[in-house]
Amino acid sequence: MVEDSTLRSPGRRLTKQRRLILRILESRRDHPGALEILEEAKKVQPSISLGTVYRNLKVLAEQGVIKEISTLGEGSRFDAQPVPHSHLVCRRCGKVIDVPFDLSETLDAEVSKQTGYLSVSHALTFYGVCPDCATEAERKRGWATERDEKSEEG
Amino acid sequence: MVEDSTLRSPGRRLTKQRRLILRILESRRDHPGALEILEEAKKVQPSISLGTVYRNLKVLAEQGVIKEISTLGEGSRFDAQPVPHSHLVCRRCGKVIDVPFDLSETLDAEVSKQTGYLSVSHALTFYGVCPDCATEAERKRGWATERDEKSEEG
DNA sequence: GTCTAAATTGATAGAGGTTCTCAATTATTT
DNA sequence: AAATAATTGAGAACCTCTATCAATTTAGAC
Repeated sequence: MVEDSTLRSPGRRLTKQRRLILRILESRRDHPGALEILEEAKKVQPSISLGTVYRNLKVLAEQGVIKEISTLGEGSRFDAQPVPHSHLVCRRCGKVIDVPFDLSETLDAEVSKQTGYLSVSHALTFYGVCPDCATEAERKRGWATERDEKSEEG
Repeated sequence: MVEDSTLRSPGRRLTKQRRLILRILESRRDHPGALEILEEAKKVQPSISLGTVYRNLKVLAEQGVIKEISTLGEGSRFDAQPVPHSHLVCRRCGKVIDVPFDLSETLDAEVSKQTGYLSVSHALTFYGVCPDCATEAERKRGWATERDEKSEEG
């Protein structure tokens, strides 16, 4: 659990909304999106708005206490787990699961040094089709192609 | 250059628009977005539409001949270079440059085996602030913070 | 504790990127 | 050449996310 002191920096004020959003994220392992976070936050503070959720996710990511995960088209998911790891995103439903493997963070400094880019971080993301989204034909073949589901409809 | 035969598969027809879009992408090393591709495509075929560009980029990515790069908020960029490598994306302007380093593709099969996900691929993406976007203060410090530019405005 | 300045909130409008719809066209199969 | 189905072009629609702004709340000074 990230301490309040970590969340307070010059020009930044720690509101109960921001702390709530972080706590929700810390308590979950399912990488929720902004809407799901909003839903859970409303159980505690019904007046909270979507804009506040987005703004705070952005601030928390800037502070480095959470990570944004790109799903390539389903809206970002977020992760507040402290142990570095990578993600496996379903190409069809956007679901995200953890992969217990990541690159050394010293690589970020190395890339920064070689390119002149500042504040370098990285994301190692795998993309695939999850068992729930794969069709029978795809499972049999062990390979997902795009239009199998269409031919199975009829 | 990817051969036409590679682009023809059951239930798929190779149009001149699709080939054009791929050729444009193959000829460039600057990771254009859909709009930039549209712009260049119009020089050859002025009637081509944005929807066609998006549809074909999606198909080509499904066929595995191009890669979609997530910029986390600036719209996807695309890459048709054959040699595996990773990307460094500027958090402020979305510009993408190559990083000549990537993971072994055997890792994809490994992840697939362990998780049951099909068609697993991966993206190793670095995020940072490019020299053009970094402020003087950030460059001096060697570290980009979020609101330095604000305090420099006045 | 009270006061002040500035960050943040909630509500909602707006922007940007991407997808959908559908009639017309075009690539492939027979 | 004809039939079949994928693809196109045009534009509306969609969805995620950001901007705006008055009202509120936090952090620091007194």
